[in-house]
Amino acid sequence: MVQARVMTTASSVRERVRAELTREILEVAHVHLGREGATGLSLRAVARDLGMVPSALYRYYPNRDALLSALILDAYGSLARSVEDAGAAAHEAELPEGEQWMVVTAALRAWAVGFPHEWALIFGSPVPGYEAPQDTVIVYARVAEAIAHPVLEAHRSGRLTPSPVPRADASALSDAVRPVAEFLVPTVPGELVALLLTAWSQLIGVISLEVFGHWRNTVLDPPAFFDYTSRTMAQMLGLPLGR
Amino acid sequence: MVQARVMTTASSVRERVRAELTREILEVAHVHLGREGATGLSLRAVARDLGMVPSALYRYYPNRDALLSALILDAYGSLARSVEDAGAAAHEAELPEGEQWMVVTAALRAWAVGFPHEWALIFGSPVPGYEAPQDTVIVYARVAEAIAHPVLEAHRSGRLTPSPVPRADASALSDAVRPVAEFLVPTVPGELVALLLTAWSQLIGVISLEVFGHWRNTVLDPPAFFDYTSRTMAQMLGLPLGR
DNA sequence: TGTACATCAGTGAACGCGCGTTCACTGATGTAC
DNA sequence: TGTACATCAGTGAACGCGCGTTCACTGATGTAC
Repeated sequence: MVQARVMTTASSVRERVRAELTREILEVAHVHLGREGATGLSLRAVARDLGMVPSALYRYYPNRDALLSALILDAYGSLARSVEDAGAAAHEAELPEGEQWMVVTAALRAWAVGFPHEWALIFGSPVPGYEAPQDTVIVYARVAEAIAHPVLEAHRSGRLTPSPVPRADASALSDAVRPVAEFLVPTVPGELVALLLTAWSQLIGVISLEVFGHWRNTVLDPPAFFDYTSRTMAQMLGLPLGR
Repeated sequence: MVQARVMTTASSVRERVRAELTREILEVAHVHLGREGATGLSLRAVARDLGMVPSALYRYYPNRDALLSALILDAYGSLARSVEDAGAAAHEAELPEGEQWMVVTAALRAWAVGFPHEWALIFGSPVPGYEAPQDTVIVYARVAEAIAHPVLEAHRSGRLTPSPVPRADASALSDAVRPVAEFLVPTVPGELVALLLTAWSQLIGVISLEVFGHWRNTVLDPPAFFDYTSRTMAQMLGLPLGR
């Protein structure tokens, strides 16, 4: 029994060191990503920074793409956590759903501004010849969920008063966004789903334009503008705002 | 006089051949861009495709970055032309401004879907270490102008009936978007400028999400969804729609 | 119309670079008895 | 507690690759008289 424990501990010492270095490699890669972008990520450069010989990295990641995938997955996780935390805090503070929306979208933007290269990895131009790992869809959904949550909650409790929306061909539109509707809950009307997706596109657009440098000489105060945009969306969605 | 003409013609034969090859190089580079993306663009590969030796390209472009810049500038020009043409046609057809908006935004999307890598060049993640040529700002403005035109015209002629917009701190907001306001015309109120920029972000967002592959398993009918989004925007802007 | 010269497009070899990945190895750490 | 063996992290040299860019050159095209 004691011996068994010693064994486990011993083996897990090795494992712990291994996990630590695996993590450290990822962190250095993360820094490199921030400096050079995804295509500039080089195993040799990462190894150099760690004081290791390039081939040593192959004990931890089978190849460059695996490292990049780990990086992407990590970025997704970090984003999801960040948005979920903000959402949970706003929820616990019992803010009106419109204000929860403001908090959660601000968290999305803050993460993007804090980690522009990671944002580019997720929402920027796809890296040619590289296929993102399948696991990302789950984390992606977590982000979307956190953003949508205040809206869905307001809808469920009847506090949503959406402004009149253009009369699109409702059934065709519902068909177009069916996968999302099924994922969310069948009880949410197709039009609200479409509205949510519109808001989602809006968020990604306004954040990407800022992060990718398109506001230079255009929008002098990005946070203020983002706030305005987000509030406009809240109103479009019919979310109850404070004051 | 005749001799002078002969001289000019002769020299312009050479010049014409030169211009033609310069153009042909750009076209091949364009194809490569579509296959490999911006970072994968290689002088050697382009030369290979043209049946030339790599160093020969240096007679036409001083280096790789210059070729990429030409490519980018070309993409901007193509986009601007495409959107402007659509706008002019819609204007001549005397459609209500809301429908002009629909036409012009659809042209923006169509171009993006037709040339996804060029779209990525303009609105995707910035290529690290590469500074876009300054000339692009003018062409960028042409695109923005073409999109904004129906809205500004409707505003000028008093046919714009914007839905009530959240009461942001109006002066702070105006300050935030001042450069755009000054560029457009001083007579357009700051709130409308902000609204326009919001619509612009929305357009870029919804198109980028589609072009970069984020609608997979989410939005089954991107054109229909885009149409819906664009119409929602038209309404938000208060543009008069047909029917 | 014919000749001497200048221009310039394209060639071919070479440079130095950094990359991802492999492989046989050394030596430290952990395991079994 | 001590010894023989197994595991495995990290080394160092080497591979082949494609890249951007340079440079002296050849030979065709255009120019001047």
